[in-house]
Amino acid sequence: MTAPARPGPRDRLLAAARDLTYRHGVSVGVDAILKEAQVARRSLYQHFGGKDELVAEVLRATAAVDERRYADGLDSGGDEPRARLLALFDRLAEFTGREGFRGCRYIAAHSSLTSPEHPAYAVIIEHKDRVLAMLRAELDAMGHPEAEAAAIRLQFLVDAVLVEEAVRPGLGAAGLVRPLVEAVLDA
Amino acid sequence: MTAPARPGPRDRLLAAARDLTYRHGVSVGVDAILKEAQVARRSLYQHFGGKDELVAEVLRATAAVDERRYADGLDSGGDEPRARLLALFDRLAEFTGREGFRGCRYIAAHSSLTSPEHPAYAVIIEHKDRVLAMLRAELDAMGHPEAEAAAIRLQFLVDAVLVEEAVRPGLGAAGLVRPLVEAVLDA
DNA sequence: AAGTAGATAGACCGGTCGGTCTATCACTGG
DNA sequence: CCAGTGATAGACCGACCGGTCTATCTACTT
Repeated sequence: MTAPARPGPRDRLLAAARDLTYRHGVSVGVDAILKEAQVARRSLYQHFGGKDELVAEVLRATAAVDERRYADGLDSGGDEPRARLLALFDRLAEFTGREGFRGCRYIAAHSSLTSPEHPAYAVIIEHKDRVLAMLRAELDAMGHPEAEAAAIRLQFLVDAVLVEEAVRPGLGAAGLVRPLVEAVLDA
Repeated sequence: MTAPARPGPRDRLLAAARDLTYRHGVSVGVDAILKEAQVARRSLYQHFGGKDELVAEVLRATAAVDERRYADGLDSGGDEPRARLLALFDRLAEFTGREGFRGCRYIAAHSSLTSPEHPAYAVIIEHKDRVLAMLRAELDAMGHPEAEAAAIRLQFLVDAVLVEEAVRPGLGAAGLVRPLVEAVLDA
């Protein structure tokens, strides 16, 4: 009957920052994060050096989770690349329909960041590049004649779903793009 | 040889806020806006009551301009609805390629606004609704069998172009979505 | 048991936030 | 000529921003 062994300050900071920056944007104050994490002010600067690095680290962590989610989404479609990509958009429909969905963290962060010097900036771009590469790998595997352009188009559609569903919750964006996904795949 | 008759404080505030909120987001400080507009602090609160209303008013003003731009884009395609919609995306390519393009002001504002109570919130939704209606009108005119869904899909594509071109400048997003636009139109 | 490293609370720093206020100035119409 | 109106500059307000600092406490090491 041991206590749940609450995580250390570093992990609590990451978790709190992950939630708060998603709900309120990366402009949330450090005070709010510290309060939510129940962590001493000093611990933040000890572990991350400052708010900017904490934000970047949060995005690094969520990017890993999200990329795993994409990979799982593909795998849920089986072995055939076309089915795998269609399955990815099916999982996207579930994801955007979940309580608390508030859009794409990375796109929101990108438009909030003032300067490209912010350490989170590169994290965002690299995440998008890796997702693009995942899409491209499937298109290569299915022998798509225009794999690079098609991969970019699929990413457009993924991002469009994330953005529009945030602006108009309940729209069913993922279902609406289905025919467009098929159009890309069958080109 | 009269002086250019510089606009009054209200118009200077709107112009400065329009530029600064686009370049730095709606979170720009009022001090920066006042300095740029060369207007007394008091004038802002006299004319707009506060920053939130100023931001909302800026979006109202730019929405009118942008909707006119969409209408002009359609008109540049002539009379036939299909050609008009394709022309709209051609104009979009020019627009996103312009120096100083920084993405979609409304999507960025939407993700920055903390609460739906912000007066700018409704302005954003109404703007998107009006653009959607413009697209839908063309699809109705061309007798598209699924006009409503197709209009939403076209708006997805418009927004995707605006978002992606902001994240990856020089990508040529508008050109890349062309085949998808045609797929929507020919469905 | 003593020493040490890390976490704690919270005061404190200069700077900026949005917003209010006073006082002065320029222009207008009676 | 003078009153009224609206714009001006800028001091000022409390709140909050990100960040530093001191001091205390806890837990693990040896």
